[in-house]
Amino acid sequence: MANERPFSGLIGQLKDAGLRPTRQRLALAKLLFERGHRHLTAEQLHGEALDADVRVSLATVYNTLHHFTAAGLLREVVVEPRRSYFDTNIEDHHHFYHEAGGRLEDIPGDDVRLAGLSTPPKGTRVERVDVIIRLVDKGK
Amino acid sequence: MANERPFSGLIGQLKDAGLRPTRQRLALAKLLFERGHRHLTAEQLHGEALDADVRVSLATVYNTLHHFTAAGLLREVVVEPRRSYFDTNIEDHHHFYHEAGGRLEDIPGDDVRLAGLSTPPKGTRVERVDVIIRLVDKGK
DNA sequence: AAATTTACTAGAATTGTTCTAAACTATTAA
DNA sequence: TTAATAGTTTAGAACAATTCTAGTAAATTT
Repeated sequence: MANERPFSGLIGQLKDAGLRPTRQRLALAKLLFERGHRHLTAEQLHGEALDADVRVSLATVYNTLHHFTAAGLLREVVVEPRRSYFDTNIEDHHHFYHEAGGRLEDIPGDDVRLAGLSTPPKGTRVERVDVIIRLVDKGK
Repeated sequence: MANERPFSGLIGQLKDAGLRPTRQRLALAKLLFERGHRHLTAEQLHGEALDADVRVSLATVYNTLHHFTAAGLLREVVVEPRRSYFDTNIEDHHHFYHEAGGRLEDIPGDDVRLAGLSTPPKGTRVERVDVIIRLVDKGK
């Protein structure tokens, strides 16, 4: 299939990021990056790995998600105090959060624009701006 | 002191919110609402209560924070996966988050403005919009 | 292939938060 | 005012998500 990234492509991506391309990392990368943009928790990814007969421990899933995030391959999104979501879309964009169901959804790049970004406090610089639009089901 | 809210004022606020004005709630309300706008975690508030010789359990602090939030007296802000902050400023505003130090800071009301708020997905309505500007210390 | 470095694993530990059931306090009814 | 009731507080147990540990295994370098 032409739209399937060659295996070596993932290996290259990992190496570029300074990460050893181990069996587990490759398998997780496949799940993460070859299915379009996704928002996953560690538990969800672990579940998918097991379903796909990839034997990997939960600890490794956490390690891998953090390594990928540090390497800029993922972005961590915080919407709930308990759980962390990892977003495979690392372009500049914001999120809808469906409170009923705890689901995250990307908002296409330019649909939200910020105006009047006040200058950051002295001695600091803006590292990132997160916009989360919290949604509830419409009554009646 | 003229700028000190009379004790009965707090009682009234709690009653209006449908909350019994118990000793613990009054003490916590005093800590929360009579010191300007604050961003506190449950643990921090519990610590302040103990420091002020208010005997109150951590469970009650959590209960109270949630009741106050449900009653619209507080607003919960999520910036980190583990911890929850409660903001005594319930007006429309957004936040700076100092990643070094885990400190939240209000951005005055109009300093951030959103443009092109894309229409919410079918069947949902916007419950709230959170903007968090993440700051890091400026290098050199 | 041996040595070295880095990664993986199961399970224990930790952390922030929620739950539980019993004791207590505020409110309401009598 | 007292008794009944409804709601609140508490200590400690339970929980869920995450991180740590230290032993084993795999990848890389020599």
